[in-house]
Amino acid sequence: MVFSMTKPPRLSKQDWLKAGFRALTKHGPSGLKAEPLARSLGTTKGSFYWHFKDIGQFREAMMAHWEQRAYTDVVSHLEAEPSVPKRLRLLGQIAANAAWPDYGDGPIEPAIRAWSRSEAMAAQAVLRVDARRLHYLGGLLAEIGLTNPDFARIIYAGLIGLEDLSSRDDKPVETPLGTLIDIVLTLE
Amino acid sequence: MVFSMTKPPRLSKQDWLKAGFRALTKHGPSGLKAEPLARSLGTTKGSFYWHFKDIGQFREAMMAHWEQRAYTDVVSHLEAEPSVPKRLRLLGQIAANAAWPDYGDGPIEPAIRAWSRSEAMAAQAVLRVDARRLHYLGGLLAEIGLTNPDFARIIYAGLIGLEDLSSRDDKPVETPLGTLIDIVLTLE
DNA sequence: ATGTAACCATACGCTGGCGTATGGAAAAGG
DNA sequence: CCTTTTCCATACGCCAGCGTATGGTTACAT
Repeated sequence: MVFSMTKPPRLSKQDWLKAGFRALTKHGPSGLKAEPLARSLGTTKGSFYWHFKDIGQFREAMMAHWEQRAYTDVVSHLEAEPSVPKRLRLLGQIAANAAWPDYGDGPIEPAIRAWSRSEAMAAQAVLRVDARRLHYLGGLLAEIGLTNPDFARIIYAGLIGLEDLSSRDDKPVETPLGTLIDIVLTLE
Repeated sequence: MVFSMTKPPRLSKQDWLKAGFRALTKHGPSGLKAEPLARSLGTTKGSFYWHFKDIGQFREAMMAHWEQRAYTDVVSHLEAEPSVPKRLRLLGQIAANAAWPDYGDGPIEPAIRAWSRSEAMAAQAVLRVDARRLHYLGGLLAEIGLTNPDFARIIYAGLIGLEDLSSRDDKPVETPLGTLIDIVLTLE
């Protein structure tokens, strides 16, 4: 007697990617395997290998998907706000709640960064994203007269570390991140 | 014709742990396997399974080794310095150069933290170490009148993030970390 | 309704790592 | 020296995941 759990008869590429991110946050990179993923979706690897050539291509698709959203998705949300200080704080808010809706239970960035330590291709993607974000942040700070190049790095590093800590002890990212941004802003 | 690479005839538990940390930083958690480690040491897994019951115990030994040094080793270096601000800056120095001598090429903390995302036992160890470090740091800041509990978290998160970034783009940890500490210290 | 393309299940051989068992070499001690 | 302990090599059976092949379903268009 089979359980009648809503079983979508057919799966899309997106469904597989979503399952990939969920597995990544839950089990780490070692969760990115065809058969376990198939089981988590209630199907078999026959489906997987129809949508993707092999595991490598699947992982590349995941990273490509993340890399695209990681920068554009966030920055586009800020275009509306003209005031730079307010924009910085808004950036903090967005980054703090960066858990992609229903792409997993927890935040994915720490999982991605962890993954990138065991796979060169993921490392390169993270490197590119970091560079773009740092460049953007640096420009933002320069607009309000903060030219010390360390500042962008400090804020971004703070975000990374706070996300890491939060994902472990469940304390919020937003509060200390807001404090940090305020501290830097009061440097004039 | 075999290469005459200095081949220590017999290996100690420590040798295996060192190889473990090297593999962890180089390949990630997936490098922590008996046979590949044996190959990297020019021996066979017969040796591995003599020193360790199984892979799980080996990994636990690695984490135990790290957990012990991670806190005690660092804090004991500070006992000499009585001035709290100086001690903070010294802490920054030590943490920045936290690459353990010859336990691997790069810094191990990011690798450990990444590892801890795929293994519950490692996650708990990191959680304990973070708690102790944060507590220590909080006490240090309290001594100079900085009671905002966010500050310790900000500094520690900054360190974590800076180590992560550094391990990717090879820029130093120390400079921005020093700046961050100075900024917090000037808050009175 | 029927044909075509999209999608999935199953079975197969293969590889890599696991842990055990057993015998042998190499130090250490007497 | 000879024994005992320590350490390592090899061979074995096992299992999980890989990628392929092949046939079966389901959707969709005509």
